[in-house]
Amino acid sequence: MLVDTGSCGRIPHACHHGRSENGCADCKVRLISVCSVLELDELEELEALSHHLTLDKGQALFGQDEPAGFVFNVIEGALRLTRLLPDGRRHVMGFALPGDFLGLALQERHSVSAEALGPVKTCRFARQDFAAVVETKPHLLRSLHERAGHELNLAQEQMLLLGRRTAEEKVATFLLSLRARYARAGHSSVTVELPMGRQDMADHLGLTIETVSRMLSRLDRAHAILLVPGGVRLLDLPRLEAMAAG
Amino acid sequence: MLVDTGSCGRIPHACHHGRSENGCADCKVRLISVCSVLELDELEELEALSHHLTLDKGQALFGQDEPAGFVFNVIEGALRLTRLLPDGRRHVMGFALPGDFLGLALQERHSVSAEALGPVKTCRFARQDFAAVVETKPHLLRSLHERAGHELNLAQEQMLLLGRRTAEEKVATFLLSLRARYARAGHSSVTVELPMGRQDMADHLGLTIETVSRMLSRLDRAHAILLVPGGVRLLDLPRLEAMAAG
DNA sequence: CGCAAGCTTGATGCTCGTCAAGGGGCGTGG
DNA sequence: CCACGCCCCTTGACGAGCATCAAGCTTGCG
Repeated sequence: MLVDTGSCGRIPHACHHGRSENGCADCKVRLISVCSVLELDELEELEALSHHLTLDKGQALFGQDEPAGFVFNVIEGALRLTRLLPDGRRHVMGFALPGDFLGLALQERHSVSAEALGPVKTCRFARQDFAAVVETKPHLLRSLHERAGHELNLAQEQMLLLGRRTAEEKVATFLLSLRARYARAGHSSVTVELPMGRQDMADHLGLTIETVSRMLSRLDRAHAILLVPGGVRLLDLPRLEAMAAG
Repeated sequence: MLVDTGSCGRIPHACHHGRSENGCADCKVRLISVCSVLELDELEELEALSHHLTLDKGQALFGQDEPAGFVFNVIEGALRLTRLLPDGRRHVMGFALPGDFLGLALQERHSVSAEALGPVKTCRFARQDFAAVVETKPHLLRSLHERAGHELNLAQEQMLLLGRRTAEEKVATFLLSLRARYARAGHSSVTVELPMGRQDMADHLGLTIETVSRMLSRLDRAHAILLVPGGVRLLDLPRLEAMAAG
């Protein structure tokens, strides 16, 4: 299931345990990840513990309730974070994008499962190792805690969304929030890539695939968006924002 | 809005800044609050920064988006944590009970507003003071972080609930989870007090007040629960659990 | 005793879920 | 290169579940 593409020895003296040839210093997501609070020497310390790990579309990074042996920084690609109900109903808690940290809470078990929506690159740490480093670096813990606070905010917004909004509002809000996330990562555009399928959106928004499809079609017919292969172009941001505001 | 009942000087040499006469050492919620990880000397340090604060039913402890001047331990009573949509729709994110900490993320602004559902006693700290103490006590930060992880889990369960469950499942799950929270605080009983009104439950579960009322009536008629003034008696736990499992 | 607030119950309708069928793109194999 | 099949998406018809609208009821309190 897990594919460790670590290639120790491929570039002899720059490589430790399979991590990137150039190291954390020029990691694509360094400035938007938890690592952004670290000094260069701290970065090296962490680098020594890191492995790169890549996944293909559909592969699982970890499963719900599984012991959390590792924690991850997402470098490239997108993952789906899901929870299952005993009867098989599925809910998509969210999507992880580059710069996101999986295992933020450093808990013993993963509360969700994580599956790659396409090719994914991650930076992996043994949880115990990472936790040990955190113990010695309160500012790193502080950074994790701030991110956890941010996650809690997002979770609350999502609850509001799920509990109190109509199908159309849900879809409009989702598109805008995806756009905002890409923007924060430096990818600012009215064309929003949708790495997930309709079923994933539906399971994220508490709708059915048919309803998501219908709402997207409706927004398209109303020229608020334009459906394009693999994504969506947001044509009428004010209107979408008005819908999302509720 | 805020009522500081601090009574400095009432019991001259045991009282600092209006906190409880007997101090943290015999605080009712010490063992279930974040304070449980503190040593006695640390407790005293924190105690010097604390004020007691009581609220009457309906009073607000703080408002959504308000600068978070203070953080709080709930000692007695229950509060409703709400978020508003621009159009006035309301969602109840949750309920705070004794032992809960409000302002866990130590963020600059409160993400929810908190209102007393009945008489409430809290232990209040200036956020800056509290944050300064946290800086010097990594294990306290660690404890806050663990609680944040727990909150995140609860938030995820709530999302699952809101997105994927029927009205009946929502109500059954809510009753059981309240019971579990009281049990953790030492109040184990099949009779569950409901300090919140029907409207609050509805806004928490993404339903209307009428639907909540109907579902409670239905469960009552089915002898799964017994509606009593101010609460509910859970008569048929297995059946409720079967419903909640979904 | 009477009023107000919160709760319950009933009748009706809308939104969204369910069921069903049909397209379109892409990879595989002839 | 085209044909076939598969998967994902879209569209339509219908129905269920819950919201909405509208009364009554209970409880507590002046």
